[in-house]
Amino acid sequence: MAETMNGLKRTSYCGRLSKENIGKEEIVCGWVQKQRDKGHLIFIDLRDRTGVVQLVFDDGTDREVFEKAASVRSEFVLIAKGVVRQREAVNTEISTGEIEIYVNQLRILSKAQTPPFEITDKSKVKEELRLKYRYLDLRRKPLQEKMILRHQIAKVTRDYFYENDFIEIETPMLIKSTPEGARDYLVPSRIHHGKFYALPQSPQIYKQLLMLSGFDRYIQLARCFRDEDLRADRQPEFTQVDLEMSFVTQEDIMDMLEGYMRRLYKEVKGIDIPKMPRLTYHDAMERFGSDKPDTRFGMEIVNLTEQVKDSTFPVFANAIAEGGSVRCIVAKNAAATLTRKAIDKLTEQAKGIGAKGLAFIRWADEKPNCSFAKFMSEEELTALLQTLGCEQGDVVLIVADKDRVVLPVLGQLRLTLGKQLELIPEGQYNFLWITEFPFFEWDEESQTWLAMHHPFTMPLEECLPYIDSDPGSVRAQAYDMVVNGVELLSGSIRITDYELQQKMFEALGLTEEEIQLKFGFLVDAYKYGAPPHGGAALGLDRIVMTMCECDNLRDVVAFPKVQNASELMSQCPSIVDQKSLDDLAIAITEMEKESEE
RNA sequence: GGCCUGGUAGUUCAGUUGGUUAGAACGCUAGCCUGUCACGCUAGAGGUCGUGGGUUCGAACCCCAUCCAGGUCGCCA
Repeated sequence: MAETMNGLKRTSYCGRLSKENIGKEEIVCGWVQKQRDKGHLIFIDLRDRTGVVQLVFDDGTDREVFEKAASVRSEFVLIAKGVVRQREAVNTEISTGEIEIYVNQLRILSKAQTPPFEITDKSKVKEELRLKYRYLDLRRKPLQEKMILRHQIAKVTRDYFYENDFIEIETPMLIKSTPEGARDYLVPSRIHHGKFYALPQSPQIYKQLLMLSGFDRYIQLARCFRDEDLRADRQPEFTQVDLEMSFVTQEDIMDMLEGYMRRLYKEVKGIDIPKMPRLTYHDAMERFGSDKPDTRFGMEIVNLTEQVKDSTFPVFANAIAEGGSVRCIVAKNAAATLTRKAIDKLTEQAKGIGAKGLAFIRWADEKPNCSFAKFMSEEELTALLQTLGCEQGDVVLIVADKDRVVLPVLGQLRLTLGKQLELIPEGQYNFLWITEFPFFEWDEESQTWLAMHHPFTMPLEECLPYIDSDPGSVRAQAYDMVVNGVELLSGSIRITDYELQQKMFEALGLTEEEIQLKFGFLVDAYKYGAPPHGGAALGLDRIVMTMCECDNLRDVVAFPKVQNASELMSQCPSIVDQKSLDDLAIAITEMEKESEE
């Protein structure tokens, strides 16, 4: 039978005791990190979320208390009363290393089974097991630190936006399903059989309506849901710092957001972020092959099209003839790492992303080894290498195809090489803005133009005349903030003009009926007086992730889902009973086929 | 849905060419130990080799299927 804490009240967290408390009587509670029984001397490390403090028991200790201390095992929950005193042997590893508590009262509030894995800071355990016992994993310091960091970020976020006159408003979780974009999570209705709510992918429409209502500045830490396949940086439910502002231009919003990020890094990490440079989408793609470039290292993409325009190498000639380009990246002094075998692997990767192949020049020995040497004279090769500023030891990787293949492929290879060649400095945060995103994106599958951001995004004024004649050239008042190759936020100015909105819908091939069906209430709302407005959404999880320099979203979410979107601890999703299904008028028509063979 | 990686004691891993009773470290249990803090010493318990088939005299190891987990492509306006 466990003891109660009646009559004892905690006076301090374990980790907050220090030399200041010497001589005072204190009461602490927590979990047993470790018990060390020396026979006539027992030490117990007691842990709570603030840290660890050492409890001591010896021959001078009350017999009953001493025996209780001897019976204690890891992860027991204790409350202990005693006098804080200077240690005989100081431990410099922990914050309370100079003191200890000489215990005179001890209660075992809860015993504990031996946990399935050791609860220590550096225990190496398979993630699968950690997730099954997430509540135990969350006792470990690394995870607690991440959760606390997440809390601090949320607090600074609210502080900053509240101070700037933003109002926090909750938008609904049960909303109308729209077939655009990502798949919705559907929620069946008991009252309306056969009808469904959707969980929000973002509060986009509601926050725009709040601007029409005159709230002027809105903020919400909004839970969002997307029923798509998971990735290391993608969970089916996540948190967005969602905001919207009225009577502002793109510059005003970007200033506000940049100020936010600067405040966040200053307050949480003590880091000063310099003014964020800007790059247009076009330039980002040309230079880095990505709309979220990692600018912590160089190795920018070089356009060789002009240089090789007369080449007899069919790969180059064909690409150029079809309106494509020939581009490369140069890996300086990398020939030792990039063996033929390593280059073959890169070629496989390039093919996996859509390239037909990878041409290369590997200058390891005296003479460069060129994969297309027979189509090129020695003089031409020398000239090419000279243009690129190559020296012995360098490797040039070349892709020829349409731009929409060449650029992303080289962008990917650049990232792979950056990691492989260890070019990425640690502890550095390279922020930048990407602007002037294309409004339209050509979709090969449906052979139509789709909205790259969303259909309410305002085009740049100078692009308005080309909406019908040259949709591909239309750029939007949209902006992304990127840090170290991660997209942190995405935002835009919204269309507030009814006529223009109709025109954009038409350009996207939506019929009048479709517009009414999908966005009817929104379109109507804009007829009643809409202030110019825009906003952004920031992935809170990703902010936390980049701040603690971990590469996995699961580590910064308290109870994450695994790759198949289930949760290993609670085993959801799960089958529900027939009664629940009947209430909802839902019949399961297709079950997983039983394995009969 | 495709491709790749992994699954052996509670945990992290090793396991040779298919060949005796599948090992180590940590953890756990018991005993001893008055300054430990990765405590120490002694002894002990602990295995569906993910699961199901197959090949073989013999399978942790080879083959097939399948489950679970991870990464990635598709997907994510």
